[in-house]
Amino acid sequence: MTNRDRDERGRRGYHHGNLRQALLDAARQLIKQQGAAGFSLTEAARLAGVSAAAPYRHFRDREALLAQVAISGFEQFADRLEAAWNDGVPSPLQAFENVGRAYLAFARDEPASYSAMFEAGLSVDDSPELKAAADRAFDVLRRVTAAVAQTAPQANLPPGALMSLHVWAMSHGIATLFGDGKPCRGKVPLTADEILDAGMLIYLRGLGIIPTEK
Amino acid sequence: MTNRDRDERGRRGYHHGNLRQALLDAARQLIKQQGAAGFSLTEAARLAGVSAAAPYRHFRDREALLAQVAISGFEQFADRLEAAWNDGVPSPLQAFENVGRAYLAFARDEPASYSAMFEAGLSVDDSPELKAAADRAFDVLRRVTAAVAQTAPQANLPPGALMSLHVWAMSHGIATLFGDGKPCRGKVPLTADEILDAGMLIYLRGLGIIPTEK
DNA sequence: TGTACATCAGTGAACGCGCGTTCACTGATGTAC
DNA sequence: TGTACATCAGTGAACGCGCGTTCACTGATGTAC
Repeated sequence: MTNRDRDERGRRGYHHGNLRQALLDAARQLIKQQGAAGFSLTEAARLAGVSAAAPYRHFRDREALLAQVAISGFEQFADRLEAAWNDGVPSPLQAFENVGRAYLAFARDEPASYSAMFEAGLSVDDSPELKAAADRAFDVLRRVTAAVAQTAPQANLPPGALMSLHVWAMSHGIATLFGDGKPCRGKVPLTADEILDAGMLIYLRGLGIIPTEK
Repeated sequence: MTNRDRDERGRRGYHHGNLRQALLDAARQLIKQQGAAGFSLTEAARLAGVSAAAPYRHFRDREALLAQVAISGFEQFADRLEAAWNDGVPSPLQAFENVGRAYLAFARDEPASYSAMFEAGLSVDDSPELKAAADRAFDVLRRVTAAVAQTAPQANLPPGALMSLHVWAMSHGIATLFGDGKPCRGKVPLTADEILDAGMLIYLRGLGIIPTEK
């Protein structure tokens, strides 16, 4: 049986053929619309065109599906940050700016993943895979900030990881407060990108990494 | 009938006497434990010792109660920031640091309010009172940052409100990522206060508001 | 001070709903021979 | 190539549950006279 035989939902008769992925997609769509807490397994199954019991062939329970959305979210997140960094090409500072934009773009393009990653209340202790994926994403940020710091060897550098915490916190804060569709978006006549760029510029000046123009 | 006649729940027989407040308290307790999305009106009523129908004498529906938690949260938040600022005494910079600590302290001490304010998905457009309360809190931040900026009149100052957006975003990011009981708390050997203090120090240096020591 | 009465703030039963999950089942698939 | 059979991945009915909300009600309160 080939793909030509699939129906309009992508199913191949009695067997779906790709239900696991279809459920993850459905979950993302629902989380985007209703938030991580409002997502239900039953509705995801309905959206994928199968019975409410079918998901249990692929996920232990509701939380396991949610965790998988977070895990693949962290993986994609790490990939996109890594790609934006591009090994510091053309310059660490330019690449760093690209990473910031990639951070906000991910939160904008994949709000469901972002929500599952940071707002669903999943604990990293519950799943080693979740922990590994989250650690990898954070490691990208740490390597990026370390490389940027190295461009000004004798500047006022803060202890190792601290700089990456600041970058992460400000990016996260801007994404959740001022991102598209967020509550405070309307109050502010600037895009999230603009706010982050300006903030990082000031922050890097404060570290002596880029010169204070005057 | 005097207060002496109240029973162990604070009730005065058939009439509760202070149900509105008791429901708000119950809601905060539940939100703290289960998140804003997990809170139920029925459970709040149970916790307050009344029937599931009783809350409807005081709140239009579940969302109205949640909105009230957010509103009084914003009011208390604004009060605490204002008190920490203390009109810039003893010095704007010292007072600014106190405001930062007050921000994180509020998120730590009143996680339920903070959650209702920023994570419950309530729209400011749904309630003029909510909008007013949120605006007032943000106004405090704006006045504080403006006063701090004025201590270095000719520094590289960003346009008006931008600085307050940065301060807000970093505070919010740190509170939600690294605050007590938050997912990433375990990863980091620093307190939220320490991270924010260091971040603001660097940021203010970047603005030329405090000198770069070397 | 005492009484009639309007109003307030509760009760408890009931409604329909959607959820997570289990279970025995069955149709489809693929492999061994 | 054909057939028997194990396994896989679905079904659909059922379960118990808690929820938000409505409704007619009633006990308690407070006010007018």
